[in-house]
Amino acid sequence: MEQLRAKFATYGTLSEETMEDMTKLLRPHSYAKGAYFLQEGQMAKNIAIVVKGLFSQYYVSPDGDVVIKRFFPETYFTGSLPAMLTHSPSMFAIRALEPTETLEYNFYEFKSLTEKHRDLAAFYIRYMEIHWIIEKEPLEISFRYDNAKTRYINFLKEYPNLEPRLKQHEIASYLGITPTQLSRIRAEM
Amino acid sequence: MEQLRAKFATYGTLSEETMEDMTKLLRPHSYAKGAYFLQEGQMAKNIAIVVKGLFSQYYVSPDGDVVIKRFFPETYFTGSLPAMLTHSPSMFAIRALEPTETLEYNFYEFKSLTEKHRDLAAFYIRYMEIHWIIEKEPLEISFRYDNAKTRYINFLKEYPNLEPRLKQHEIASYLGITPTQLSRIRAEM
DNA sequence: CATTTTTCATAGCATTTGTTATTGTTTTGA
DNA sequence: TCAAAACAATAACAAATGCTATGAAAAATG
Repeated sequence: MEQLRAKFATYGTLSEETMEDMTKLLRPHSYAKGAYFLQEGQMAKNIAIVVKGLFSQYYVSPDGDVVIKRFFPETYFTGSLPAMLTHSPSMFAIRALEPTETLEYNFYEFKSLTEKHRDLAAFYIRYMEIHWIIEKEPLEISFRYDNAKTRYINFLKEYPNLEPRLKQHEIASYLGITPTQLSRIRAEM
Repeated sequence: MEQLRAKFATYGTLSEETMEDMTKLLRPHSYAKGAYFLQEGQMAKNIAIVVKGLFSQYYVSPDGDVVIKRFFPETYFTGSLPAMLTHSPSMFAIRALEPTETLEYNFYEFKSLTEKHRDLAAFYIRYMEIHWIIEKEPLEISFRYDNAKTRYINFLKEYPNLEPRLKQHEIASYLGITPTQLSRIRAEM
């Protein structure tokens, strides 16, 4: 709970009252390795805060190829914001790569709360600014310009200590290359 | 001005009072072809609404390679949100590809206004949700998974009617390929 | 602990894309 | 209008990456 407060503080200061209302929304959940937090085609409604463990969010192409978009280890927020904002089924699945513990809240209830509490609206704004605007921008260039080796080095920086917890094919899928190519890159480093 | 109201309505309803305060922030500007709206390394402070013309936003690598991140034709908002949010110099330049007319406002003054007007805060939230969360998500997969030809087809859909206004090397730079490769793709289509 | 399954490295070949150069065309600007 | 510059198509070769297969190592499982 102290961890949680610290994490929340990243996005601004919340009043005791707001914090209390927010805390009431939280529900703990557990996921076995391989369990889904969200399946493709499913309507999304929850946001999860990862307390312990690891999720991946990925797309499955019509040919069955898996394309990993992001990893969500401890302290990360996950959920399909695009699906919830458009009220449409999720294009992506979110699944536990390890046994995972979360705290979850209903996104729409959260959004209602932002209308009641201005500090929570500011919190939501700050959350989007940090994770969807500031952090994503470098990737827009990297995928156009950098080769796979450079992107692998970037991955190692972006997710420090995560590499030993992942399979080669998971990292390769995140980088947009084949496991063969990642093996070659590692061999020459 | 009617166009402007219609555009603003995309992001929610603003009260007359808010609209008035907002309109007071707007200043018209003109850019010759090739003129900068924002240079790399410069502190950003304005958002521009493109009334007529076309901007590109791009990164220049240490080797001098130009990587175009986005195009901004009529009715688009442009500006470096990441630079303004982090109060740091812009990594990207924004430059007119055609003679361009804009309406501009100071982002920080706008942000102050969102604290005064709740409907404007909701407007800002909706703007981020649409342009930074919902619209960007498909690209995160496309760059990992699709080949250049598929990305070119996606580009044609994303920016209908823009293709004849752009040079081959500009489109190629947006796609993350060389003009040679784009020429090959076009030849086989 | 033995067996089955998964993972990884590597090889050989195919495909995509990049690099450089050439040529003809189009655009620009004096 | 004319010369210079920019642009586009194309060719030949190089580099990066994908595809398929194979065997060894590691991990999971009974």
